[in-house]
Amino acid sequence: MAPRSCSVANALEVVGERWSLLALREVFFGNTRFDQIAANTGASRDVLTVRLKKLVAAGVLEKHQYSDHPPRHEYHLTDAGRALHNVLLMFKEWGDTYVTQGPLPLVYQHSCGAVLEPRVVCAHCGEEATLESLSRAPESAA
Amino acid sequence: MAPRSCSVANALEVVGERWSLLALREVFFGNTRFDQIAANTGASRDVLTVRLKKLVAAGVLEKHQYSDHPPRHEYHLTDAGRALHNVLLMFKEWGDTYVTQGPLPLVYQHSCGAVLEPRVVCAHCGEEATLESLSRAPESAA
DNA sequence: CCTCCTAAGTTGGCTTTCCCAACTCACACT
DNA sequence: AGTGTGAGTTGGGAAAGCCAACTTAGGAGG
Repeated sequence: MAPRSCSVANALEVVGERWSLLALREVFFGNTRFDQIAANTGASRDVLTVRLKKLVAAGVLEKHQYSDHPPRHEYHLTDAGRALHNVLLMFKEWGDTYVTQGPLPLVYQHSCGAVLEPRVVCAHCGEEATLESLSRAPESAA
Repeated sequence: MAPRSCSVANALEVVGERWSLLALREVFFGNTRFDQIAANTGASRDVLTVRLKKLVAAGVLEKHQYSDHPPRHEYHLTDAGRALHNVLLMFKEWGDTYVTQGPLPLVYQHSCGAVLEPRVVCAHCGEEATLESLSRAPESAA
């Protein structure tokens, strides 16, 4: 039997390898240079090279030259890359709740002033999108 | 330099390996048996064995015996496992938008009747938690 | 009783990835 | 001339992954 066709699997094909998401986390933090990403993630430089190439090829990052002499580069987020922030946010929330021991390494403040407690809601009604509140829509493919 | 301490990294330690999230996806779909998970994810059986053991050890899944004679098992979600649904949801959303070609393999309907368009919001004010609306809170550790 | 079947892994052998440290290259700085 | 920095490359060994076949423990059919 062929494995299930699924957007989660498709997404993981692109950003599901080890270090990819952590590299993106660094870019979100503004650490856009190779050495910064390597140091802050702990990825080995050769693997990081491959991951960054793949992320650029996938349209998640763009490689920017910010100096001609000497040639120096920065990695910037595309729209697709920026859209991954929600994924990171959910990982962070889950890690905060179920994995991280002791004080949280990072706490976000929302522009409303409160400490961020993220919730996933339905854009249409604003109610939370819980596991129980979801069903397969009729237009789903077989 | 030591890599950054981060709940995203911690979360990925637990569920970031290949096949882990896809195995969980299957359990969310109600495919709780080894062979179903293997067939629907495409993971090789030996790797899947290791992943499931790790997920059980991490408290994300529980192994249930549903028949004594012959011994048969099912994997069930714990609270921590159920909490990962948001992560899957965000991956699905991102994959739907930026990776999957053609018709979406799965569309969710929210209990309000609308097709689900998930949004991440601040639980306090209900406004969207965009990248720009977030800042590092003062209580964040160094 | 003998054979086939299912569930849930195990095992062996091979291939691919990963990790680490050291090295390169191009340029600037002093 | 020598040192430093950014951005990778390279080589070699260790670990993980993949596949197909095998096992174990017990039904079900004839």
